[in-house]
Amino acid sequence: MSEQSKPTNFIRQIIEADLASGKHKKIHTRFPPEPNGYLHIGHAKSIVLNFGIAEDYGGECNLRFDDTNPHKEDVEYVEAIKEDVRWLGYQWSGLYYASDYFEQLYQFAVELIEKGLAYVCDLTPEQVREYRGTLTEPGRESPYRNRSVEENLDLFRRMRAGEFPDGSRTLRAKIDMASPNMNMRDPTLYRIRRGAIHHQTGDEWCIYPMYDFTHPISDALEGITHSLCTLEFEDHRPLYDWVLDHISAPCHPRQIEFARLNLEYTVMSKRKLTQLVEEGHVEGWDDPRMPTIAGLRRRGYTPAAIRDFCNRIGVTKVDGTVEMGVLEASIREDLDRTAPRRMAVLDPLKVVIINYPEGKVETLEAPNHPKDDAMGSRRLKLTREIYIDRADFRESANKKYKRLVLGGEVRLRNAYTIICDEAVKDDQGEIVELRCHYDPDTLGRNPEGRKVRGVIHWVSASEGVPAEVRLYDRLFRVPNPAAGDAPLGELLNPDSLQVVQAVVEPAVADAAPGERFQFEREGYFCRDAVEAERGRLVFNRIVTLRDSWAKLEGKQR
RNA sequence: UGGGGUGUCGCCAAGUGGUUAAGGCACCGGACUUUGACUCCGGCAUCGCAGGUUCGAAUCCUGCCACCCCAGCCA
Repeated sequence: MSEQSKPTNFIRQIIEADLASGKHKKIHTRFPPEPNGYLHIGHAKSIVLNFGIAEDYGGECNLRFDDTNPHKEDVEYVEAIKEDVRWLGYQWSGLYYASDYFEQLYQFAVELIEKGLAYVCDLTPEQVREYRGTLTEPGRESPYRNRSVEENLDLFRRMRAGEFPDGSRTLRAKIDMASPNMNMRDPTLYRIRRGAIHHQTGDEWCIYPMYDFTHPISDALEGITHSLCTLEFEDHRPLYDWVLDHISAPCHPRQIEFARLNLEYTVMSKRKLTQLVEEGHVEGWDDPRMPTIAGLRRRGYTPAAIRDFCNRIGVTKVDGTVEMGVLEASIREDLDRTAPRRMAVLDPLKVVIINYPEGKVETLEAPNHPKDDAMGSRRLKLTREIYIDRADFRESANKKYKRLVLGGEVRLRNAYTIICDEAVKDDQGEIVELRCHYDPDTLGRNPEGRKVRGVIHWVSASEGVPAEVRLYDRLFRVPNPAAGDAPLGELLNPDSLQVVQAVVEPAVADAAPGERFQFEREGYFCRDAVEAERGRLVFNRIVTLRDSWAKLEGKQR
């Protein structure tokens, strides 16, 4: 897998330069999610970047929960996030919470007040907005901006003590109300949240620090050297630096921004993903169609494929959208090498092999992998009645069609060749059964004097096992569902899930939960772990095989 | 109309004044094939636009254009 070739990107170049110049002897990064939802493939990009850098440069990477807004967060999410990071194959150096630093943060705020660089403001949220000005007009200074240090200290202490109601006051940085950068117009540092129960600190605090104040300090306290975040924080960087420049910080990490991941035919924003779940368009956060780590895991994606994908797409500041094909290529490449082959008939059509003895069960040996003998083999059972896929038979077709036609011959994969003698139809003219005869001399060798081009898969009617198979496709009909303002529900792909009753070869009947196979000529599948727990044999299609026949056929129309 | 960013093949992305402008995905040919899979071979760009500097520019300068982000007591 192309994972072995180390990625190169502008951030790694900066790091290499910092190492070479001696600015840093050891690199320290961090992955800082807010525990307010489940991780998705976009987070994976950040995880692979941060942990990957630590790995490749002999550094460390922390997992830090950015938990400064108790209203939105929950332990349920911190547990899920930890599981996802571990599943992706990473181990954090330190596990921290921004809330671990609440007391220190408070003391740094006091330091700013003492330096005359922060003040308690009594403006209401509405007034703050009015005073802030607009993108093109400067703001006005708060009338509370010039309170004395003593008064500010007293008020801030009383804010902490719970003396004031929510929304009545904030602590603000005293920077520049005329700055062209809105983030520098006296940004809020602390707000009051009296009723909140924080998932880590309970009711210990009733004032909570804002991201812009917390993040640089948390980074500095952990000795982070490079603080990597997404593009929308670009104009927060002056504030990040301002905070560290004006307190007695142990060090000054460098914030570097990169583009977040956009993937075609799906959405990435927490709001929209939540909407999909809440409106019932998917079964939950781990629905196999979701771009969440939990969804991809249940779908059957491997951690290695996701890591490989993240390395393939690179890291830049360009706001682009990656095609699904890249993700699919990553999982196909991984599974082609590692997934044992099996046969499963998804749309069964009965075939009676008329010259095959009734009651006979022949055991055939079939390799688990066409190119890797070390993967061993399994046994197949051939009987007089078998199933093939309905799509593998046509009464007549042009020579491009390599499968079974009336009077034509194909090979049953891993078995004999058969020739179709008759298609039996019901009253509606629907084909219900095929009557064929086989050539006993074609096991493991080609017939004399004729060339059999087609190979189709099959399963014994009596020895095969019924299973439910869930065929997943892209969740949306449009490449960029987030664009425009059409309701998400109207953009969904109505065929994103198709459930079929299939027949699978006996060797997959006892598949382990989550075990992956290639169902030959169909795609890669994994046994659904959730359904397995209920004792049901259900397979999820992870991804189809590349299909040049479908392409050819499409072109002919 | 303020500020911050970004523009290299359909998508992602190397490139850091002198290279035939990497590579991956996709696509198009062809070989091989008991998976129309895999694999293999071959094809596939003058760098947003316009000027300028230079012996030489995707790389430097100037001016345009397009797109993204910012007016939460969210992160």
